[in-house]
Amino acid sequence: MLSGYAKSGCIKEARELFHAVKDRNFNVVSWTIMIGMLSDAGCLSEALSLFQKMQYLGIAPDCVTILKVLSLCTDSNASVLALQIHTRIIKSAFGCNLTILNTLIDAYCKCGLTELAFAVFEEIEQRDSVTYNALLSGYFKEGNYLNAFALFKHMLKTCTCPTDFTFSSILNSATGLADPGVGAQLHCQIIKSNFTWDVYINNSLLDFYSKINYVHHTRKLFDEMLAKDHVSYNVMISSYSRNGLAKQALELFQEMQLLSIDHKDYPYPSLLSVAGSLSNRDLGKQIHARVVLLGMASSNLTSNGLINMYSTCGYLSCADLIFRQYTDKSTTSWTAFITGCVQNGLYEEALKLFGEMRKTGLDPDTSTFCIVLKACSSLALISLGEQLHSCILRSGYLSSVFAGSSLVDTYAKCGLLEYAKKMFDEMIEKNIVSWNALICAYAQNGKGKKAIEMFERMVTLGLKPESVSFLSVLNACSHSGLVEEGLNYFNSMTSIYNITPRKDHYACIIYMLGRVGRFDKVEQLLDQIPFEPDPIIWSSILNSCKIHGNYELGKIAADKLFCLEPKDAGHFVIMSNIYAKNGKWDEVARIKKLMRDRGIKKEPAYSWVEINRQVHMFSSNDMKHSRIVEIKAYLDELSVEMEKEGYKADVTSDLHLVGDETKVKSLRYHSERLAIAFAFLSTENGIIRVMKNLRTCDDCHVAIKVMSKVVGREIVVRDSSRFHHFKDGVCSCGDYW
DNA sequence: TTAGGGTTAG
Repeated sequence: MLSGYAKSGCIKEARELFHAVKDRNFNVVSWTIMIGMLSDAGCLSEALSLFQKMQYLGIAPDCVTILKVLSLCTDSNASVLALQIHTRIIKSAFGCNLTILNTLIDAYCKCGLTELAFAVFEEIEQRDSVTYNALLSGYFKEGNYLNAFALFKHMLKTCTCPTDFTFSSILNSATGLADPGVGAQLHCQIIKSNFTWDVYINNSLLDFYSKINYVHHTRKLFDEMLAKDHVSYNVMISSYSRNGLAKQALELFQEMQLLSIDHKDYPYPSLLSVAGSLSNRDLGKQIHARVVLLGMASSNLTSNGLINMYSTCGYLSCADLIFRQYTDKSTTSWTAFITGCVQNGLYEEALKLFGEMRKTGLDPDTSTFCIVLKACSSLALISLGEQLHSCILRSGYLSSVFAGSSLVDTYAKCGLLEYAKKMFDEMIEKNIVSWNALICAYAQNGKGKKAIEMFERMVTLGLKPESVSFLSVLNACSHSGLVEEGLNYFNSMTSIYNITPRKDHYACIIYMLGRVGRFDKVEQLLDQIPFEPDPIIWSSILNSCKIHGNYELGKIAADKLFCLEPKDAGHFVIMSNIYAKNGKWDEVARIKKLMRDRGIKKEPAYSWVEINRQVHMFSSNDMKHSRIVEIKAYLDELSVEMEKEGYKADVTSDLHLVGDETKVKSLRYHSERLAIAFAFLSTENGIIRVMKNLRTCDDCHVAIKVMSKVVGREIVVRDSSRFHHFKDGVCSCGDYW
């Protein structure tokens, strides 16, 4: 009767029958059937306790029972049971049963005990492919890809024939290694072994090409596959999503639906990522509605995808709602929402959330550390960066190429170039992103030649520069006036590396040319750009026109910007500066009126400095700081010394219609000078590091140079575009910025 | 008795 219930899946009736009859009246077959039924129904703990009861009653399990129970050992909680069964196997005749020993290896691997699995492996004299396959899969799951390959070689050496399972497993380890050469060799072996028909193997191969971002190879294989299943489609969609090919991902999803391929919930996180990358909230909402209808909205991955999609589309309140309602938050959920805050510029909020997450007892992973470091570097919080560095070290993530690259970037953005270089040198594994971070660090700190040197070294080492690498090296050339080098790199993007320059590359090269006054070349490039110039490009032109007083071209750029970004005060201010430099005061007044009429207000400038792990924020002509009277008095005193060194306030840079004396005071109390003065008063020695939200003005640049000489301290200022290192009256930018 | 796919981070 019990086997009848088992065949028809009537677990309730089987359970009632089993409890109604006295335990001892059942034989080992009945116990095994009941254990099997419970495990098939997902009642693992009930199945395991039944097995323990069976042992307590002295009923000896047979081969089928052992195999059934071993298959239940799938996590670390069941490892004790696996050990108990192992002991029983050793004492019994099962010690010679290869099927049982193979299953034991598999059970140990699933419990994360690969060392014990290997011990069993070594005890077996006559191993078969399954023995190897089970251990190969274990090594992959624990991320021990090198051990997997050593075992694979051993398998071939001992003439154990690789099967479809073998190739599928070893391909997963190849994906883990992300080594194109290794994958290509395996691909050849698969063709030679006539396994090209196998959908499992092809899906693993597809995943390999997808994860190493060989999109064309992935698509080619996908098209050549004789049989495809839902996994093939999911891998292809995620590949498109990861590589920013939104259109292709959506088309494939439509094809999947037309062909009625069962897609379960797998493609939705990728599709949400696509909607996020397109900033297409309507598409995101459609996907959201779909997952709600399918009852999948509460799944961990889908919820995280939704949080990410809404925050990337700028709807942080929707992301917040989903995040707060979500009860089973994981590290990834927190990371997704923290990422949302950082993407929307809410750095303090992101750091607060990180603190909340720690309080829940969840451990951050490399992704969490990377995004929190980004928040930290955006605020240039040096001491927090150092604390995070030690947290990463303690968590064992310091060897991660992601965490290491983030730390290089953070130290560089906090102005600690030496620390950034040291971090880079100590990284065990370096990839293109690590090199990009280092090149960018030198570029931002005005070390153009060093940035170029690093770029060349990277190329010599065989790394192929990517779009971001060129952006960094072009920035370096631009900040250091290395025009010919910059042009060469720009041209090499298409001629050597087959990389199409993006708008930001054009903006960079245009600024570089404009900065040295090569407006003929700027206008020539403007005609060549294969797209409509965007505000970044026009504002690059406007900035260089300001430096050279080119008001004809400046006016064209400004008119474009007034239409494209009518609310951005920065453009109006720069244009009025250009008019002021050319003595066109009527135009200055016209712009001021335009700003008034349109209700445009200049973004308030503020600077901050960290003293004793506390951040002190200053606005221009600050009135709020508790020591502001003392700070201003100090600057008044200092100005006497500064004037002796030749400093004279440039009153023409202040466009307010007030007297010169008021202008001098207004310049003297600019936010960065208040922050520097506060640092002088609060510390006796050491480098002063000040951050500013906007670009520092010409007069402050002159003043801070003189300050560094008069006070005899080194001052580092990070403004919105780069670093200035002031020492002994000189700035590292060589007044070229 | 052994195998696969999705989100977030630089």
